[in-house]
Amino acid sequence: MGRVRQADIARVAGVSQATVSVVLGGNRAGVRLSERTRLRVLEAAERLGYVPDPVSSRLMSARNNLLGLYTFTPAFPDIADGCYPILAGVEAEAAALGKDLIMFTASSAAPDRIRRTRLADGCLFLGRHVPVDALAGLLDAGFPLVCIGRRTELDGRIPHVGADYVTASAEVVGRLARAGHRRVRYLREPDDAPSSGDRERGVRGAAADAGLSLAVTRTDGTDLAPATIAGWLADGVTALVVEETDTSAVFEGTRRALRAAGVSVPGDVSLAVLGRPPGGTAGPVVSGFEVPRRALGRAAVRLLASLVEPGTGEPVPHRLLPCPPVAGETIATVA
Amino acid sequence: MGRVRQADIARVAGVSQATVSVVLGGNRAGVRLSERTRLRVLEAAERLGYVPDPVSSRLMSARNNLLGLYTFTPAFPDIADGCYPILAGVEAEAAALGKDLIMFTASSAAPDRIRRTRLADGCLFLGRHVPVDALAGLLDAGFPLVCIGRRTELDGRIPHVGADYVTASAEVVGRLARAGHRRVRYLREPDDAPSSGDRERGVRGAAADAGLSLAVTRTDGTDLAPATIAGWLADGVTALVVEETDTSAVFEGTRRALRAAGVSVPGDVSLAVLGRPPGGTAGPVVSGFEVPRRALGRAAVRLLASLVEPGTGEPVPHRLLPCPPVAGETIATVA
DNA sequence: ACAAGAGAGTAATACGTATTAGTACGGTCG
DNA sequence: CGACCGTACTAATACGTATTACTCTCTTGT
Repeated sequence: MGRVRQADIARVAGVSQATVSVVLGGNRAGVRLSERTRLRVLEAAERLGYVPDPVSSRLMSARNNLLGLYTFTPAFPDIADGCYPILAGVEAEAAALGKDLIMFTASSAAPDRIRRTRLADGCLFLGRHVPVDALAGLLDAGFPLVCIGRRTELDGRIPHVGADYVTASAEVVGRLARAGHRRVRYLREPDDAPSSGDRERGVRGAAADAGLSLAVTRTDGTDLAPATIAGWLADGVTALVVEETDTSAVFEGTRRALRAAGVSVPGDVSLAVLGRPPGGTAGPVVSGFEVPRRALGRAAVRLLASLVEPGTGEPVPHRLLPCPPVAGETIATVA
Repeated sequence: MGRVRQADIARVAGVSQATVSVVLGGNRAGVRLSERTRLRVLEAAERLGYVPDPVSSRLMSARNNLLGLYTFTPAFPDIADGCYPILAGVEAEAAALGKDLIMFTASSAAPDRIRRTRLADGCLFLGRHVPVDALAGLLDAGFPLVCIGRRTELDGRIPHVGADYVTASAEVVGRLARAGHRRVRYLREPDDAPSSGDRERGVRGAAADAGLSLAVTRTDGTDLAPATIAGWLADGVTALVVEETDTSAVFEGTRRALRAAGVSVPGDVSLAVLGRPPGGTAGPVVSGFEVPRRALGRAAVRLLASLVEPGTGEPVPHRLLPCPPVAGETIATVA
């Protein structure tokens, strides 16, 4: 009771397997067939419930309509807010294009698991950090891939779809400057992901343009003492700019420290966030910008599809999406 | 610059492709090989950077460590709270077992797309409703599958992992009875999914046991007029029991109607929900029960894996997980 | 000296489909 | 009547790996 193969259809219809393949495969090679035979084959295929084996067609280096999705962190963390909208976008666009998705679960990250991605026609990669050499290998082999999030590694050879953190971060700092702030503290992730570097570039550029005094602190969020914050305020700092990533570590740490120090926002200090904290239930909306996650997912799928099927749109392998500002209520005007 | 094949290694090492396969494949067949040859092959493979082609291995032996996931509604709806924890559980367990996931996007639901699931070793199905005849076809072909959610169709032949809605719903009604309620209105989804039937069974059973007067309303949530609710209260109803599913339609409709009617909860009427509404931000915690979604996902993957690989645990093709009660604050005691 | 057996490896084949080259048949033209 | 052509199809093969059956060469025992 195994699955139905072309050979079974051939036997029923009284033709050869090759004929079945020609009829069912759309006859790309231009083989001449009588209409009668064609119909007989189609009828038999229908009756037996034939389904092509995607694996063997892929073996012949044909297309599979399978797109890979490789996440370097769990795609479904316990906090739903991070990757979720990205995945939603990926799913929606993949469905629209008639592609299925293979999710490669990297949690059990044997490094060689990444090669399994080749089962698909192409693969998306998702994660703040990415194993560059493995990607280089795939790229060299001509395997279509797209990273979600800007990637500067490998001299920009990595196709990606990212958010324009530089512009968005600069805009946030500009808002602070226009509100009269002169002395700003900037808190960022300790590690050097491209997305963090982009934000820093935007922040520094805008601060320089506006003549702000800017000091930078790298923190993982756990090492922020209330006393430190008090020290900054005593020092004349009137606004904090805080990076926000998937983990929310820095932002959560900052919020905790602010509360512990008894500092009120935006009464005692203004707060701007480079991103969009999850939840939104507790307290006032924090000023910052939206990360267009859903759009990122969709754009990444479209780009990957175009790489898989060359000639269909999207010739540019990089794309940066704008981040709409979130006005929020945590930036106060100072004299 | 094509990829390296076993044949290339064979040429370099001066052996046959078969020998390479034996060395690299772990020699399951017990072919005798000298240590020297083995090392030569390994060295050549290392030097050339060999990577096995997952496609052709799958072509041989139908095991490929791929589990399908077929959702009959988008897996990532705009409201994150529904399927999300289930997917989180699925991903976590799949990763733990070293399996990858194929997500079949059913949104473009041509009915024959379901056959594509056979690309995987087995498949999970997720959704309140399920195309029974298609599943029957897969089952008849001996294809391993597991539904997430209890399925009574096909005389119980469909393997599934579900939540024990009967017991949990009965417990909720029991709580109302112990709080002194005698007259209860029960609002449920209009369609006949097994999960709805289970809840109804639990509710009716508990109501009968406790001697409650129970009336049932089927509604999709949009057709609940405030006047209707007022009528029930005038009629002596002191508690509402409301079904809660992925869409939240009935519960949201009820909440809207209650607010519109100016009815306070639990002051004017007690409210119990058969499930766990999303969010949790607004208002008091509603009394009901938790759906163990994450555990459902994990259990489903384990069961599917055991069906794919017979002999490894989980001999029973059905499993019901308990739903922990949520005390909440919306059940008042009445004289 | 010859059969039996072990050791080392390979040829052949299977998996399911797509493609290429070719065969068989009938008809037409010169 | 044979060369030639068009039609309708099939045989063979390729894709990359895993497995089975087989060959060939030594040892060893009697």
